[in-house]
Amino acid sequence: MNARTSPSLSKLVRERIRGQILNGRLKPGARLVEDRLSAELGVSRVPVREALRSLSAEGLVRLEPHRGATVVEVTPETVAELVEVRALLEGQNARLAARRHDPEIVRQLRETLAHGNAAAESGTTEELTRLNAEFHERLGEASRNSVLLDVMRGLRERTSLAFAINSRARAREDWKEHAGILEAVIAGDEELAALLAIRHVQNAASAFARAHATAANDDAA
Amino acid sequence: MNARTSPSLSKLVRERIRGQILNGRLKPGARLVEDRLSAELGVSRVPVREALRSLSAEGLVRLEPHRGATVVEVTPETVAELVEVRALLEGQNARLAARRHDPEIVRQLRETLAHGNAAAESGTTEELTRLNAEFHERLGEASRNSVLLDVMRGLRERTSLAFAINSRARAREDWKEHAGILEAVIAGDEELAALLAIRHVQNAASAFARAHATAANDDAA
DNA sequence: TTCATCGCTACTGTATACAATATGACTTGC
DNA sequence: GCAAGTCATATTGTATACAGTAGCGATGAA
Repeated sequence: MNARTSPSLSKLVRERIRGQILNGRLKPGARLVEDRLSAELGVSRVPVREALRSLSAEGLVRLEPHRGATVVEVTPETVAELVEVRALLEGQNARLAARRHDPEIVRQLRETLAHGNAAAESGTTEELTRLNAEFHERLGEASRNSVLLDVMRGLRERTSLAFAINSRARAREDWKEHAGILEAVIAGDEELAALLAIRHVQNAASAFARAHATAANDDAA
Repeated sequence: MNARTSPSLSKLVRERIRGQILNGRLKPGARLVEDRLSAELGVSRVPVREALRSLSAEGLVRLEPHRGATVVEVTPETVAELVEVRALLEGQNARLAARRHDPEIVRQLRETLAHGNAAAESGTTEELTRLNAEFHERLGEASRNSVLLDVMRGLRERTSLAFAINSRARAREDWKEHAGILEAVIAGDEELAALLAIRHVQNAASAFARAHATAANDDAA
């Protein structure tokens, strides 16, 4: 048991499991048995249960009555739906960000962009994932709409669950597109920012679809 | 087996509390003490805790560490943010609904519309609330995007938390606007449907803002 | 009076224990 | 050999018990 229990075990457990899901250690479809997790993390089942409930509400975990929790499996249909909504929201967010272009947030975005560009060349997958999340998080803050930010974060996590596989391959493209969006935001060009943000989401989805198709073919071969 | 799913106390408790929040019996800012709720509902604290966690994830309840749960207080700023996002999504949803205009769903919408028109004249507040939710729910299904539907439902519940007060006063307007949206959807007029849906959300918000201002003036007087 | 400190109370956070349910193996009759 | 019924086991759902923390009022000194 941890001595420093300030940040509430439930929260710690939730972050731990979320991390394992997002970085792929827990694969889609994997069963999340409460006993196993609680033993593994050295806590009782109660915090684990609450963590799983939370993650279920976020859409990362599927909860079936009396059957337990599994990591969600994102079907191509769901991906399409997620992308449709995400594109819309990211577009509007970029539009609002361009309208406000808060200097402090722009500064932070530039910083993240620099790190991201570096990582795209020689960073680990984990780093890329973290920086990608950071860029989108800060971009989300730029619109000054916390509701929008929260919704986008949720959708982003669920899509990244599907896209994580090819985050490495698309890294350079990703950060080129990030740069373009930021540039439009700084220039205050609302429509361009929106368009680029929408395209960014759609491009990531297309890349995923292609990778998926290739993988399917490989399986068939 | 799925038809006869055991009610699961957590779920029942959650619906119960959600209902009490949405119909105003539990007012914003009210403390939700686990012991009291569990005694009141005749269950132990565990299901109550899980229900509160769920509601917190939905944004109806605020959860502070070691201090417990309270019904969220929706500030005017948050309302503005909610409306901004909701308008965007309802607009896109209406656009997609107009594109598809599924006959079966259109039939159901017509049915709800008829009930709503009747209730606007001589229905109870509770009825109006239920039918309003039903109309928006079915409209949400019309776009055939379950992600969009889920997100909109969440936002709708949170706004209705604020708007419930004047749902009675605006009933006729509401259902006139509903009729307009449905007409555009049936006609397959995507842009009109989107525009009317956006306006619908914004009008409800304006009415709320006016009522709020009046109430504030009354308080001052 | 006013302020700081102490201790009490109410409540949440966590653990353990028990009940209920689904799933898969095993038996049994044909 | 096969299908249907039953039983065992694994796992979730719920209850109770205990630990820890925040908030508040009482107490006492300046």
